[in-house]
Amino acid sequence: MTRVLKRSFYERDTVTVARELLGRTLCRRLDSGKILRARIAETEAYDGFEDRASHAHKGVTVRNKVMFGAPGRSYVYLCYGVHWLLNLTTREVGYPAAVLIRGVEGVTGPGRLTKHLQVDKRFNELPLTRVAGLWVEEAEVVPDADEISATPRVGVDYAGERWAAMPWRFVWKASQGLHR
DNA sequence: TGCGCGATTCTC
DNA sequence: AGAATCGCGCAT
Repeated sequence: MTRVLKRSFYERDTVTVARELLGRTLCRRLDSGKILRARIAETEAYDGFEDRASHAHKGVTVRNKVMFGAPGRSYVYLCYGVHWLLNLTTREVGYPAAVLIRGVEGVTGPGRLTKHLQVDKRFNELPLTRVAGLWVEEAEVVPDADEISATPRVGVDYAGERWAAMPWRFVWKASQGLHR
């Protein structure tokens, strides 16, 4: 039987969680009852107070407060006034961190992904459970280390040399269907 | 109360 | 290369 990743999975080192989410299945139950499932193929870690690429680096705000809260919740925000971006919170309460889901099998791009799964601000701050309609399931097979590539994060040049260069983007190379 | 800007994507 | 499009964050 499928197993839903629980809070303890997320209440760990953010970079580790970002890497280990690859291959796991992102699930969304629509209002119609239909369930969409897609294996996670691309993630990025945003971790702590010092990470200048993270929304949290200047402290708590209305937008980013979810990052400071409980692990295993969704952090959804509007990017460029156009796209909803989905993050999963990590680490203990009080420590700001989250993993951005950048792509799943068949759907590349954080904005395209939320459109496909019909995720928007209604999901902000919800726990990742079946009841909430958005959750992640354990994988039968997870990628081997040599199937994962780590690169700098996308679109964070504003963060300065050190943080922009941090290899916190993870891509599952073996995943098929990373297409537009 | 106002203003500038993005963890993007699509079209030209 | 440029537009779309708007909530947020910070200054005023």
